Parts: sequence; structure tokens; C-alpha cells
Amino acid sequence: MRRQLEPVLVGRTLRRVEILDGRLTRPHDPRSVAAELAGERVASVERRGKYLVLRFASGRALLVHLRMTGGFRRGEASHLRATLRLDDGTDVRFRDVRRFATWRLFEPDEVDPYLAGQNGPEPLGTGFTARWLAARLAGRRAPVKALLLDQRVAAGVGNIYADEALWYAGVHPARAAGAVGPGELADVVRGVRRALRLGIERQGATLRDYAAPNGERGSMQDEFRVYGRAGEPCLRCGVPIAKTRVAGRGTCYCPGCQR
DNA sequence: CTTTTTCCCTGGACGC
DNA sequence: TGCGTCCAGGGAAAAA
Repeated sequence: MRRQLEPVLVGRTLRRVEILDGRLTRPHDPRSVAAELAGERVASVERRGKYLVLRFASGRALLVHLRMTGGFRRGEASHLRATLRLDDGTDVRFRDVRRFATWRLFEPDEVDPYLAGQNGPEPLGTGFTARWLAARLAGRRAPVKALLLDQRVAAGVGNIYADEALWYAGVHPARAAGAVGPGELADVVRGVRRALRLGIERQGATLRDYAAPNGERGSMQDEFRVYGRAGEPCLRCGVPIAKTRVAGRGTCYCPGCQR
């Protein structure tokens, strides 16, 4: 989404911002956020963990969190929650079926400290290593999957990618985090990277109606090894994929080859 | 302190 | 067909 938004938004000035869903800017007043955004010129479109970061020439930044069903679209959209009207006449629409998404406007000196506090290392960057995981997981009795879902441990990893990553690594999602050995942690690092790289390559998974800003659907769902495959044979060992609940989330894994 | 549970929200799937 | 219930999941908040 960031990659498609970048050429559309960078260099453009927000002429008018319309926020239709008052929950979007919680806890702030949607009218004042819309008024503050109008006139801002987009300097860059970045991503940090699960946050989309629209940085403005003023130094301010809008942090957009899509949660489950949020997304930008060019062209018409159902479940419309906000519209950005640009100085070149185009409209960029924001839709969100379940209304979990958030928009929050930050002052110049506040945005980076906030992002740093919310997010650990980027899994596709250099800071996400077996050594880092070992430090963060040491002594923890919570399931390893729960730690992978902690954004301060691995920025951007969500439920589906955690399951996929642990399948690649051959590690059982309910294992006590502190009991996962150093060799396995290296496998987990590789698994997380592999799952996320594949997801980006395939432009995400379209489970219901997710689409990129240009309307194209993702194809990551065709690459799932465990997610949504409960009862089907494991692609590595043939044992039926199991589904359970770990860290409060639906969790798919292979009882045969994830230990 | 760590870990687990609840809640927010909508709509699709499913049972009766 | 219509209604009730469950499930999906990110993360804040509350509970344990």
C-alpha cells in the first residue's frame, strides 16, 4: 500500500480532507484533525511496523494504522470513512469495514519518539537477529507466538505471518518463548523474514475484499502454508494441520513438524 | 512485574 | 426466510 501511495501523494498538497467516521481520529476531534491536515504538503510516505507514515513538509506527520480492514483506494469505495482531495484534483479515499483503523496527527518532534516506542526492529532490516530475539525472549514463559506478535519484539508481524513464520521455522507456536534454543531462534528469524518478504511480494492476502490502492487484490492467500489450512495435510510432512488458540488468537500449526 | 482476558466493530458463515 | 451465535484479528485496557 505504501509503494502505491507514494507516487500519488508525494509532492501533493492536501486541498481538503473530509473525515466521515468520527472514530477514525480517536481520541481527537475529527473536524479539527481534518482542518489541521488541509494545506499540508506530503514530503514522504513511509512505513514503520504496521504504521503508514505520511510526513509533511511542515515536519508534522499523520500516522495511519489500518488494523484489519482499513485501506486507501483510488476510485470509488464502499465503507468510506475519509477522503483526501489533492491539489491535482485527485481524490484518495480511505475505507474501513470494521472501523478499527486510526489516523493520528503528530507534531514534528513527537512522531519519531512515538514510533520508536511502539516498534522494535524491522524484521527485514539488520536489527532483527537471533541475538535480539534471544535477549527479548529470555526467561519468558509466554508462548513464543505471543512474543512474535509483540510489536516491540518484531515490528509489523501479525497473526497470519506469525503462524507462517513458525511453520517455516518448525517451531510450535505454544512453546515457552524462553525455552526456544538459539538455533531455533535463527530459524524463527529466517521464517519471519521469509513470510513477510513473500507477503509484500504478493501484495498481501485478499481474504475477503482487501485490495491495493489501485484496486488490485493480493495473492498471498495462495502461499499460506498453515493459515486457514486446518485439517489439510502439511505441505512438509503430510500430517493434518491443527487449529487452536494461542495468545488469544486463532492459531494454525503442524503437529507433525513444529516442535 | 508478567500473562490472560475482554472489548471495540462489521459482516460472513452456520445452526435451527 | 429470518434470527441468534460464533468467528475473524490489532491493540488498548482491564483483570488475574
